[in-house]
Amino acid sequence: MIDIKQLRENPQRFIDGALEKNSTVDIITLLDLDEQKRIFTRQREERRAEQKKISKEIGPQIGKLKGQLKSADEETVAEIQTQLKELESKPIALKNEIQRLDDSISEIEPRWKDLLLQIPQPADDDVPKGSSADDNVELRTWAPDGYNLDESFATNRGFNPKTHLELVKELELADFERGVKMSGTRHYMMSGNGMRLHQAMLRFAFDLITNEHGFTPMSVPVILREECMVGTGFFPAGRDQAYHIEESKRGAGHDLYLAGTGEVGLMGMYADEIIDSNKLPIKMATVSTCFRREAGAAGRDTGGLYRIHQFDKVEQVIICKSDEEESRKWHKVMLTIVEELLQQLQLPYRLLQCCTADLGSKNADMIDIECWMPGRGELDDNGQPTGDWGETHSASRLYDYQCRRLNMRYRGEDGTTIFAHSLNNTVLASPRILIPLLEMHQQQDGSIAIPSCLQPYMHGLKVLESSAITANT
RNA sequence: GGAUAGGUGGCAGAGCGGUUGAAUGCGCUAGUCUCGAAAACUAGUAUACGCUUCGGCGUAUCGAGGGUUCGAAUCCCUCCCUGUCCGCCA
Repeated sequence: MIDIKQLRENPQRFIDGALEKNSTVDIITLLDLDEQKRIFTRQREERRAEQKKISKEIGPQIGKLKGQLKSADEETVAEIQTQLKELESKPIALKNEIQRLDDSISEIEPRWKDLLLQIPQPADDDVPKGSSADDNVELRTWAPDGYNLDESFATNRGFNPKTHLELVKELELADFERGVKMSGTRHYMMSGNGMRLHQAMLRFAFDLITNEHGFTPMSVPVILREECMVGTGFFPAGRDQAYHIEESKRGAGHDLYLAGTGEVGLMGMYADEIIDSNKLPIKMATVSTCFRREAGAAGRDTGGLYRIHQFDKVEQVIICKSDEEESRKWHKVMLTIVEELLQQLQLPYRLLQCCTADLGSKNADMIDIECWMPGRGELDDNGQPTGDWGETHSASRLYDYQCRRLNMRYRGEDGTTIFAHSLNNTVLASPRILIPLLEMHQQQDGSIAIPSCLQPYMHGLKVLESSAITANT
C-alpha cells in the first residue's frame, strides 16, 4: 500500500507511476473520495466532541430527574418528562447528525480502501520505462570458463544438446504421466536420482544462505489467511493465481489460501508488530512448497518442469530500516548470493533489469535472473533447439509498500513508529532449476555430470547415468 | 469431533452505564542517592488520524462488527480468536 499522504501531496507521481505499470486504477476518483471522506470525518469529530461535552453536563441532571420520577405524583411526572425531553433534544439532534455523517463515511470507505490497495508503488526513477517484458534490460551475463554464450551449445561442447524432457525420460528422473493421472495437467513426480537431485539442490541452497550468509532458517505455513495474501501484496491483483481452500466455517475475509511463495509466510509473521529496531535487519530464509494456478498460461510451457502447479523453493527475505540506501544495498547483497550459487553450480545466467511494465504493483525495482537453457527456444534448420534464457530468480525491492499493508513497524530514535522496508529474492526454485542443470551438465553419452558443490548432497555421486549406459560401459 | 472457560495497556490484573484512555502491580525510561551498581524514592511511560498561534487541542481504539442509550470497557445480538479436558491422529 502506498502512503496516502504522499498521494495527496504529489498525486502526479502516482498517476504517472500507475501509467508506467499499465495500471488502470482510477486515482482521480480516489482523491475525490479522499477529500469527501476527510471533510465528513472532520465534521463528525466536531459533532461528536460537542455531544460528549453536552452529555457530561446534562448527565447528572437527567439522573436526578429520573430519580424524582419514582416518587412523583401524576402532574409532576408530566412536568419532569417535559424537562427530560427538552434536555435530551439537543444531544439527540447531534446524534442524528452524527449518524448521517457516519453513513456517508461508511459509504465512501470501502471504495476508498479498494482503490488505495490497487495503486501500484511507482517504479524508481532509474528503472527503465517499457511497455512489456520485451523492454527489460540485460545488465550482465556470466558463463563458466570455457563456455561461450555467443556460440551454440553444440559448438561449445561438440555435440547437440538434448532437452531436459528427453534427459529426464532417459534417466527416469521424473514421471509426468502419473503426476497428471493423479492431479491433472502441469503435475509431475520426481523419481529416483531426480528426487535426490531435487533435494540436493534445495539443501545446498538452504545451507548456503543460512550457514554462509547468516540468514535465519525458518519453516513457514503454506496455508495462509487472506489477510496475509493481501498484506504481502499478492491480493487483490494475483487472486486468480492462488489456490483457494474452502473454509465455510470461518467468516468472510478469513478464507485460507495456498501460498505461491515462502515470502507470504516470512513476511506475514511480523504483521501488526512493532519490531525491536536492534533486531533489524532481519534476514530469513525458508524452504517451502509453492502452489500456483498458472491461470492465463494455458498452452504456454506445457510439458516438462518449467511451468508447474507445485514446486519447492528456497526463498530469502530481508526486513530492514526505512532507508533507500539500505534497501538498495540489501538488494545487491541478495543478488550476489544468487550469483555465487549459480557460479558454484556452473550455470550460465544473466541479470535482467525489469522495466516498469514488468515490475508488478508491489515493486519499486525488480531484477530477474535467467539461466541459460540450451533445450529451450526455437528449433534451427536441423531441428535442434537454439536455446533460450529462462527465468529462475526474481529479486524485489519494495520499500515500505508491503510493510505498510502488513502494518509492520519499528521504533525510530525519537520513539516514533516507522514502517520497515522489505525485500525478497529466490535463492533456488526446484525443479525448474533442474532444467538448466541437466541441460548444461549433460555429456555426450547422455549422462549428467554433477557439479562438485552438489556431490556431498548426492552421497558423493559424480555422474547420473541411466541403467542402459551403465550396462554398456 | 465432544465438554468447558476466557478475550482490557509491553506483561499480569481491577473495572455500580456518567471527568475511565482506563485502578493496582511488574516491566521500561529519566532523575535523586552512590566511587559505581543494586535497593529505595520521585517523575514519566499506548497507538492511529485530524487540527495547531507548536504549547497543545480534538476524535477513534478495552478481540471484530452491529444494536440499546442523552451517555457504553461496562447492557443486548452476531461473528472471530484463544486456553483447558476427553476422543482421534501424521
